[in-house]
Amino acid sequence: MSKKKAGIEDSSLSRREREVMEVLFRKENATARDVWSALGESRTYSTVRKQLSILEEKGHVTHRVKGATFLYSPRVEREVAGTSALSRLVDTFFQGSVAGAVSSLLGDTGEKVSTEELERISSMIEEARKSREEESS
Amino acid sequence: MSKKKAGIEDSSLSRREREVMEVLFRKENATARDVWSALGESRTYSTVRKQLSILEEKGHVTHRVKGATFLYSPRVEREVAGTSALSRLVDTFFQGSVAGAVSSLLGDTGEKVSTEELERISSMIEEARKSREEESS
DNA sequence: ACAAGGGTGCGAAAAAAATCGCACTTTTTA
DNA sequence: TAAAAAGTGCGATTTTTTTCGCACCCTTGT
Repeated sequence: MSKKKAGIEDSSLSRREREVMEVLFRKENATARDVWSALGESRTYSTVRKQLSILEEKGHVTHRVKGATFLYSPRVEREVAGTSALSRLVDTFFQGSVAGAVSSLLGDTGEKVSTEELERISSMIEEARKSREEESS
Repeated sequence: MSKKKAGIEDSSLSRREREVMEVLFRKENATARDVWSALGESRTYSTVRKQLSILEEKGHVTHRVKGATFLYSPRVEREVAGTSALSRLVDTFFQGSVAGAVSSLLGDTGEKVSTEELERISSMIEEARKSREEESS
């Protein structure tokens, strides 16, 4: 039913680790200090640093050196992780029904999306329907 | 070294707790034994039970008595929880772009959904566009 | 050159989570 | 109707997580 990709939704992450990963995915790239700020500066900067290094040890994160500081980033691309998390979520909460998920995303009257987004989505659907037809011919 | 910070509202779930909740959301309703089986019978049945009672203590779960056994279920409706999780996910991985999420859900050529689902989605979109027009007139 | 201000690594303590086992109470069932 | 099967509650222990403080190492500005 679903693929098993390592992502943020992976049940192997602890609570705090997830929080950190989330920040990393949102920013794509961040220093320990960035993450620290993003997390509202609860805990200590030191703590966040430790967390990042543990995350790296576990293989969820990498870093490159920029000047004298580490620039962390998720090991898995956001798009990939997102797709994986999304499909898992659809399975869990919408019994695998993409339509159900989309419905929730749009809101009953589509009020949850801008007109522009609505247009984009609409053309995606049309596109999909089109290739569907072609295939069956 | 330590932080007091009354952890009254600890809305985030721990790893195991999440696993249990997931099962509960998938099944809507389940006995401790059901959850235990669903989790692959790793840990002990006893452990799972403990987890359920903690989850209940924390307010994430309720139970009703059916015969002599407890029937657990999430405190929040699946639909609601799903919608909430979904929007958070969209923010994190798709920068809030619903279109981006939908795109991922459909796959590049919509190959991820059945024809039937595609139709359903299509009409939802049309419906949304329609009410959009009406409103602006 | 050399304080200052930032960074990094790491050990260890505190807190939270996860696991079990045991005692005891229903239900079942042979 | 008594043993077996299945439940429940909870104390206690083991693991993991989480949090920090410290020592030490680079840059940078003066």
